[in-house]
Amino acid sequence: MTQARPLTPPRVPCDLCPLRRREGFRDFTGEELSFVSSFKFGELAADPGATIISEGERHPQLYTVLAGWGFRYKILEDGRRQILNYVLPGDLVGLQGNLMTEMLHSVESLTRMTLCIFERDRLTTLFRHHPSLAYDLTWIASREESMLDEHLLSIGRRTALERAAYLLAFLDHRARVTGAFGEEGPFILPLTQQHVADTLGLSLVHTNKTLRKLSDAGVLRWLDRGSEVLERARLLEIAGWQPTKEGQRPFI
Amino acid sequence: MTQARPLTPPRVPCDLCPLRRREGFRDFTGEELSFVSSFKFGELAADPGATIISEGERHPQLYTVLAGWGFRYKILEDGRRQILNYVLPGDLVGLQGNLMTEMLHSVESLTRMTLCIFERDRLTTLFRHHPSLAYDLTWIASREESMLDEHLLSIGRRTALERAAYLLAFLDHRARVTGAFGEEGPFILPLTQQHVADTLGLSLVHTNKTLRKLSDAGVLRWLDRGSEVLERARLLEIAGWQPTKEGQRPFI
DNA sequence: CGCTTGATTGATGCAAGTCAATTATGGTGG
DNA sequence: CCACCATAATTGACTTGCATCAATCAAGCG
Repeated sequence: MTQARPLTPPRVPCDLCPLRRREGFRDFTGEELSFVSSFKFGELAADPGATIISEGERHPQLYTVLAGWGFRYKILEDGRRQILNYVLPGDLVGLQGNLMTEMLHSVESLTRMTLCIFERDRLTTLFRHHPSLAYDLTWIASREESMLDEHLLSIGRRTALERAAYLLAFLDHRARVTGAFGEEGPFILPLTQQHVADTLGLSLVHTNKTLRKLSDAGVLRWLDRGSEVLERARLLEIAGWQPTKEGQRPFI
Repeated sequence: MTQARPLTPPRVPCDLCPLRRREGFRDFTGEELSFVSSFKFGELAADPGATIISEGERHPQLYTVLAGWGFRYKILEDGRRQILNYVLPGDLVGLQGNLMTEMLHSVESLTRMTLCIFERDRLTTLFRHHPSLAYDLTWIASREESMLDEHLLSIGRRTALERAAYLLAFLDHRARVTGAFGEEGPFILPLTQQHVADTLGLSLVHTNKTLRKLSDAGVLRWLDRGSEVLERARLLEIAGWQPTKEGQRPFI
């Protein structure tokens, strides 16, 4: 378990932020932009498998993912792990759980990640002087909630096959709309089967057999440490799920 | 499935709000109080089993629970139901899911409930002129997230017995700190076993057998449509969970 | 007093867990 | 360039937790 390390100085100014270019993210006003620039504290780079946040610790910082994939998780005392959700570019990390106390979950990177660092202390200023950004923060928290709702429904009430189909469809969809795959692909979800198992609440062996069924049906292809969705429509049908189409979304 | 009905005129002014008296909830400044009073649109009363919010519909209102118990849920096309979380006095209903579009989940009452109605449109004003309340909103959303995180961990990785113990300990704890039991009790969680089953992602029969084990062990007592926790400590031990103690919490 | 809703219990079957190997695959140091 | 290793994926055999089916029991109620 590597540690994440701060990137000094390579610091993209916010008006050149690569996320800002992407469709799907809303534009800032000049005023918002200049505040966010001052809010920005630095950048963080993380190798695959690095711990970004760990449960129980106090984190005076918040992060926005600029590039790469990661996931949030919790573990029980005996080591059973549950992956709660995945974080992709544009997502705010560290808002979940209490706003100012110890973190209630951990975050780990799946691929190489870069994150933008913000200081929690300055949230007060944000709320006081930038209502539109404050609104965005609430919006972002609310969106995370609706994803967790879906996951709960899935783990609680879907069969193993449906769950697996849902997860891959969900991630594939999120990656496409955020541009996490890059321009031209490859469109590969960077997970191991262990991650899938820990997300679905299944054992590794059973996850393997379930994914095999999906592969055999030609709906997806499983690669060394990742998977590629081949037939989006059938995956959605198996899952019994439809992504809700969002317009432009905010990010901080 | 009854419908909830608006209460005309019985309208408690916010400065006399019964929640405000309870420990555990933070005080408002005079200014906050006067804004919230103007924000308040009316009250709603719901009999047990009434639908407060239904998935897919647009709700121009938000609600704060003043009294009573309810739950949020989602259902799959074939009727499988997953209860996502419970709502108790002081909780904000309708913030979860997207802020301004159709509701992504439903809410139903367990007991008789009264709710305070707010208009969503006026959120803009709240964000613009009342940063402290805006902060509270984000705090509330963030707290809901951390509960959902716990639930996910529970459903995904705990055994049936652990899950049941966790749920009852969780609800008992929340009811105590919010004063939902009333002053003197009785300290009874107003659930049927079907609700427990739909929360834990288990079948009704297996839920019954699991609860029986807890009853036989003397940890709780199951009544006609509800349960009473007898041995809090052992329940927590079985669940492998500890409630995080909160100080005063905000509410709108 | 029959009806409905909720709780309970036993019998049986299957989905998913556990155990235990085996087979890629890629990286690394000699 | 090639043994050697670590990580990931795969597979089969066996076990078990939980689901399903099918009754029965208890309590509140018009």
